Amino acid sequence: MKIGELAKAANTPVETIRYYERVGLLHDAARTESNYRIYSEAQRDRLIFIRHCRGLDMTLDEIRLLLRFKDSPQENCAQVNTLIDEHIGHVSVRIKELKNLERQLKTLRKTCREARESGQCGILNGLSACPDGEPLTGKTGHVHGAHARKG
Amino acid sequence: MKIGELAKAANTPVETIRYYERVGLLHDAARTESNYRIYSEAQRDRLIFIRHCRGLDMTLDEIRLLLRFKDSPQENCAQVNTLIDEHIGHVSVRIKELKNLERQLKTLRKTCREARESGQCGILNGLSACPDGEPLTGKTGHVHGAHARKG
DNA sequence: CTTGACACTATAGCAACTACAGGGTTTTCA
DNA sequence: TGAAAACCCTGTAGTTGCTATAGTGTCAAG
Repeated sequence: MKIGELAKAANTPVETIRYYERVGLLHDAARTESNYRIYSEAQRDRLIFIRHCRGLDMTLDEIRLLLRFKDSPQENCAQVNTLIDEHIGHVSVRIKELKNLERQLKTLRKTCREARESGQCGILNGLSACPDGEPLTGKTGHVHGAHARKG
Repeated sequence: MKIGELAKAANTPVETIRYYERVGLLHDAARTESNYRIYSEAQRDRLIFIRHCRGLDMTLDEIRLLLRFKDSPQENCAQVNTLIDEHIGHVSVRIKELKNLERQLKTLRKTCREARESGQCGILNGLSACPDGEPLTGKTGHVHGAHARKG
């Protein structure tokens, strides 16, 4: 199949597929005479695997490691289990951080219940002073802040 | 004060301060004869404000808006309240997404309790098949995925 | 007076894409 | 048949919020 068909089959933008090839997640595709990429079903499955992992917010490096195990099915998968455990840990920590954040934001919001002059706004003043909670540390490894991916 | 002192006072790397100036969050600083940046206490407070907002995971664009209100204290702060409300919304949605993610990962993890051959690994096989949950949508606006900021 | 800590600019890099510009090819359908 | 639409190609630059380097200049201490 051509790249556009693959894009539909794996629900992935064409540019992203080419990007994955460029960074070595997908092997270089075969080409037609006119230089179009041609994919097999195995390659489609590989892309779907990658997209599932991305859906679980793994980094491309983590996925690279998983793919190595997928490519050598006789090897021991202990490292896979470890990777998933660590990833769960990162996500859990991030949830705690965001809950803390949410609490701080709600506290802040209460300081200005209705619109008034900015100079009297409890929110702006609260942000100038020291907030009550701990700041985010970002020590968790690779779990993003509060803002969603573009995807 | 010089940039190094400011960096300590606001607990912010020097490079980040220069970066904030470059992107217009901080006004261009005054300079000594030898071209060193010199900061007032008002500028230090502005930086601290920015860092508090970043600690609450706001984007630089959001902070820019807040700073505009801080700079014109006679204006009505309704938009500030809206911004915070929306931000709280983004964080809440992100928490839900990450909880869903955590659940999916834990389910996945259970499929391979102990190390064995990768070919038989339930995790790798689970990732090849369709996961039970919904994929992440990333529609929430600007709340990041599961990976932490470098901060 | 030299060593070290600090300051400056400019540029490149990170993740994981996304979005062009500026071409070529293939399909469709009138 | 022929033209337009839809697809494909490469290469490069942009996104966010920094971080890190290279190469240079300035200043304070001993």
